[in-house]
Order: sequence, then structure tokens, then C-alpha cells
Amino acid sequence: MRILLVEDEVEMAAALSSALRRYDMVVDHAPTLADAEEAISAEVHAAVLLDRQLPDGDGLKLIAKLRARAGGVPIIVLTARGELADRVAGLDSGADDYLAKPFALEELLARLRAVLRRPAGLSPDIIRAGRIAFDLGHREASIDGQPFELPRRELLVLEALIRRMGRTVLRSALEEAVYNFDDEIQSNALDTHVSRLRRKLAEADAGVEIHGIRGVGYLLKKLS
Amino acid sequence: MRILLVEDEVEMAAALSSALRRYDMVVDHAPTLADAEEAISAEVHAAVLLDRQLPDGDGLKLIAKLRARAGGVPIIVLTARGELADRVAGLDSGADDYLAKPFALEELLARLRAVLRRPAGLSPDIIRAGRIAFDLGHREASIDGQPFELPRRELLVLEALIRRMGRTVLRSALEEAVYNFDDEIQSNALDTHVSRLRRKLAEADAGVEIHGIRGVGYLLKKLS
DNA sequence: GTTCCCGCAATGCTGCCGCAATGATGGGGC
DNA sequence: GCCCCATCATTGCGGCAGCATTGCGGGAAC
Repeated sequence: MRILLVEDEVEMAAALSSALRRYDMVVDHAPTLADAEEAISAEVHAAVLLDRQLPDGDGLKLIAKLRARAGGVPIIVLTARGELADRVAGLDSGADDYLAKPFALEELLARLRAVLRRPAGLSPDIIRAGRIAFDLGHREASIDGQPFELPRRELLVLEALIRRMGRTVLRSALEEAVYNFDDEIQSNALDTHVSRLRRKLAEADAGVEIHGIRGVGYLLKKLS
Repeated sequence: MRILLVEDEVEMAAALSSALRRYDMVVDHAPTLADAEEAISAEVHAAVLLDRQLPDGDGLKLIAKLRARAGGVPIIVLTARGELADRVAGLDSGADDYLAKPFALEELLARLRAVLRRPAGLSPDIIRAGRIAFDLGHREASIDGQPFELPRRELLVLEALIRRMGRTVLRSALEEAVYNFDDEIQSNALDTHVSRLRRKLAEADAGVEIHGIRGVGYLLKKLS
């Protein structure tokens, strides 16, 4: 289990390194953003511990590169800035967890365990299909950077379909994605949403189409 | 996006529900462990928000069941107990994140976003045969990653056969797999489905063939 | 007040599915 | 071997369930 530790303070780095090694992890230590970039191109890591305050910039800048190069590496951001706004920014920038200094070593280890438990190969935050980009984090669709606004239910349909792009989505699964337990439905309301979404996708020339499979469900397909 | 909220305090539950709904999530609310168990057996949720202090026990007890029944559901534990030991216990028991009350709604939403960014439920139940992959969870077949679309009945035949790959499936067993009790059939309808499925398997060059065994049933065979 | 989402119902249509007819195949009896 | 019959395979066809689409009205949000 190889971990990348991006941290400039020598004492902190030494303490973390030895602690992680005690748990049978291999630690690569990078004191700067530049070192970190070199490290991620040379090795594949099981997780990244990332300090925000580094001599050559904010650690968050590294996240995009990590996502691009090694898609699903779990990232835990370490920082002295414990304010709520910062914590939200950390998570929203794509990190998997966020820990404010000072923290107990034990807690870091627990969070690391939690993050490593997750299945390997995370999907990206933004799914692209045809000319559509769907931002799962902020739940919004766009076409060529222009926001593609949809009513709530149609957005839910699109999200469910795009998450399983090119694969069938059972009709029942779609219903569950769109409707609540206590939402009672006695009509073909779902069909109408699919239909209206179809029309909008076509009008916007989105480059995808919704394909219905009789008796089974739907699937989202790239247009050839 | 369907969320299960396990929380007994009515005010807290109401606040969370409305907040989540404002972000276009579909919320099932369970005030007790018993309700929660019922909910997870009835539905598949994209994530679970779990309070620890419930009228009928510690919320952590639910985690094992969630893992057993719906493998990869992200779980966020909510609790008033903010002590370190508790937080570590929460994460180590299999939760994906842990949030101590009181927490800012914004932070919960950010953590939920982080956790939902992960791939939607990897279904481990995929059977491969020849060039075909059959996803039991999603009831879909694919060839070389391309969806292999089939009408419902033919899909059911394929599923029954592929589940017993290389072994004979009694004609009666096939009938049960494809038809309900109250479906009355008086013809060779099953044969027609087998036949049509055969043709499609051959056309798609699926690498398997359906072998008929006179007086007994059928079996699915790899092509040499 | 105005806008627009959403559920409902009516309509037309597509293609699945059951049926039956015909052809093919295999196994047993002699 | 040869024939015969039971069983299976295949194909065309028609009915109808399920899907697609559209207009409408209630109601929520602003």
C-alpha cells in the first residue's frame, strides 16, 4: 500500500511517515507541489495525503492533476485552516476527505482506512456524453459550457441515465430514482418526462438519444 | 438520487429532509432501525444518512446489514457523540463518513456530494460466457461492452441458461423462469423464444450456443 | 398575477409474443 | 437398415400490451 504524503513541515512529515510505516504502508514524501507532480507521474499511489499550505502554492491545485492522471486516487486534504468555508471548498474541489490540524493520528488513520475501503476506480465528478457534460457534484448539465437547464424530474431522469451511459436502466430503477416512496403515481408520468427530455435533447442537439427497450427500460446512447 | 434518512428526532429529520429535497434528492425517512431495515429491503438507495441514537438501538448495527444487502451504498453516520473514540468506531465499522452534531447543513451537503461522486453501485454479479457478459443485478447482457438488447422473454431465457452455464436446464425450470404462475401457455411459445434467441446469439457472434436436449431441456455451451 | 412544472388522460403506433403450420431430427422397434 | 412418431426448430402472422407523444388543468413558486 503506497501513500503519497505532500507536506512541507519536516516535523509533521516525519511523524506521519513513521506512523504510516508502522501500519505497513509505503510512504513517498513530497515537500512541494513540484515534487508531488513528479511523484504522481512516477508511481501509482493508493491514496494521497495533501497539505494545503505549501511553499509553491495551494495544495488544492494538485487535485485536478491527480484526477486527470490517476482518476480515482483517494485524496485526504490536511490543513490548518479549519474554517467551514475552507472545509467545504476542500471537499468540493474533489477531495475525498478533509482533516483540520491539529488532528489525532488515530483519526487520520481511521479516515484513511475508510477511504481505502472504497472501491478502486472512482468515476469522475463530471460525466460527458455526446456534447453534454453532467456535473454530479453540483447536479447540473451543460452543453458546450452553456448551462442546460431542465426541470427537476427531467434532470433526475437524465442523471440516472447518464450515470449508466450506454447501459440499460430498468424502468423500475428509473422510477426509484425519480420518485419517493410516498409519491403515488398512477399514470405514465415517467414516460412523459422521458418524452419531454428527449425533445429537449434533440432540440439542443446534445449528441445523445434516449433509447427505449420495450418491457425492460431505457438507455442513453451516443448519436453516431 | 434516492437517500435513506435514519433519524428519530422529528425536527432534525424534517430539516434534513427539506434541505435534501431542495437539492433534488428523493428522501425516504425511517425513524427506527426496524423501519430502516424495511426500507433497505424494499428499495435501493444512493446513500444512507444514519443516526446512532435510535429508539431501538445503535445505528451502527445497521451498517453490517447494509453492507450485506446493498454492498457499496455510501453511509454517513450522524451523531451527537463527537468524541474521538466514537468517531473512529463509526468509520471503522464500515461507514464512509462521520459527522458530529451540531453540524452545518452546508457541510453535510458537501460531504454527501463527495461520497456520491463515487461510481453508482458496482454490481458484482456478472456472469461471463463466451463473449457475453450478463449483469444479473441490472438484468442486461452485453457483448464486448456493447449492450446486447433483447426483448424481455428472451432476456429471461438467456438469464436462466447462463446461470447454469454448461449444465442442463430442465424445460420445466425454463418455463418457470420465463412465465408466472398465472400466465397460461398452451403452445410452443417457449420454443419460439429459444429459437429467436439462438438466431440473435449467432448473428451477434456471441461465442455461445444453445444446445437442445431431447426430452429434457436445454443447455448453454461455449463455442469451441 | 404570471409562469412553468407536473401529473393525468387520450390517442396512435410499434413490435413483442403467443399461436399454429411446416419442416427437420433423432431414437426405438423390428 | 428402414420406418414411424414424438419432439424440437423455424417462420409468418395477428392481437394487443406497452410505449411515445401531446394537450390540458391544477398548483406551486416567484
